[in-house]
Amino acid sequence: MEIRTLCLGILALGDATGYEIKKMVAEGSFSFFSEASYGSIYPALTKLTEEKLIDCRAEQQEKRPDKKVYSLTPDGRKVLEKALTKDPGPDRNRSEFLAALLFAEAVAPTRVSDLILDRIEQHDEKITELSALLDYNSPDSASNFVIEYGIAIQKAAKKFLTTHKDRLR
Amino acid sequence: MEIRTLCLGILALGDATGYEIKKMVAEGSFSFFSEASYGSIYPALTKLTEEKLIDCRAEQQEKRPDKKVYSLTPDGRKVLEKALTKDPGPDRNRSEFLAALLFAEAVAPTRVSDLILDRIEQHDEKITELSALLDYNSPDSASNFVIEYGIAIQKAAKKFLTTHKDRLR
DNA sequence: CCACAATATATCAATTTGATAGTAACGGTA
DNA sequence: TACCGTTACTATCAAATTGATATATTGTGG
Repeated sequence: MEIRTLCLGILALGDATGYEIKKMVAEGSFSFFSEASYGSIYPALTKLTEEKLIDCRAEQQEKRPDKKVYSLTPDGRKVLEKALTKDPGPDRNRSEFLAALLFAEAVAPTRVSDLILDRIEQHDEKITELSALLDYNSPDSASNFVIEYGIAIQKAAKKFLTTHKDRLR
Repeated sequence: MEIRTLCLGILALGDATGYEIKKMVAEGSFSFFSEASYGSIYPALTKLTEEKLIDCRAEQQEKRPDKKVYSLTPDGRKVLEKALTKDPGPDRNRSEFLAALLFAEAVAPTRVSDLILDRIEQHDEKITELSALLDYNSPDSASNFVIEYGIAIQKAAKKFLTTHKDRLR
């Protein structure tokens, strides 16, 4: 997904500043399946505003710099709808852990079980973190669906590692 | 994982050309947890060669351009071992599917179940694809471990979607 | 026989990252 | 009270990376 569509989509869920978009992507319910940096978000918002796909209103705040709050325009909504008719591309996963595992077997085999044990712990942390994002007020929302999907994946990964951790000796 | 380390690690598993590295990353057992393009692989190989971390020998071939076969040097091996002592960073996953699901609920709710049904099929394809990569001659290799990990994740994702597909109506 | 895939190297504009900078309030702690 | 780290906000930029494309030859299915 291009940053453009990501911004459009997030704004379809509610108005937001660039900072808030970044936060959702880095810490919120988007964090485990999306990434974007300021260097891509801000230019995207500027360009989308020029194209009238989003609106920008400056909200004054006492003793703080103005907030630039962006919201989707009807045109932007159309463009988003159009983008969503296309098949989503395949997932792109990068795992330093799996690469390290593969390489460690070749050059530092004693490292392998450390790697796996650490990773199992990290899954527990991630599961706790994701569970905290669940919203019990709207149990059947897409947001909860996506978070529970994330939890299911984390649990499956943990289970695989726990079951097979002694295989690589 | 930096491209540099990725190249070093792949060469630790055996000599290879830039083309072969790209192929492993795009189609082989690395395909579901790593990515890299020619534009990053070739410059990385050139730089690593300059730094004497890898060697390059030109293999002549009849009627084809020379193959540049790269191999890890003892120095390169040391650098790789060092890199592997560091904790691997967290996985980075990008899923257009999950983003589309979240956005579709807001702007095109009828699209949601299509998205999920298509995705379930794609998981079946991916499972078949990964299974074909398994090497039955070395059942306990790290390579098979990683592929089976991938299969386990695909199955878990498929199961989640199958179980919960009717929740978002 | 032809179009297309595979083998192989390589480049490049456009995008994206990751780090950093600036500014101000708030919270904890010494 | 002074200091320090964090949160809130916008913004930039060098460096890394992508994705597409070019070039050239052989092998292969229709």
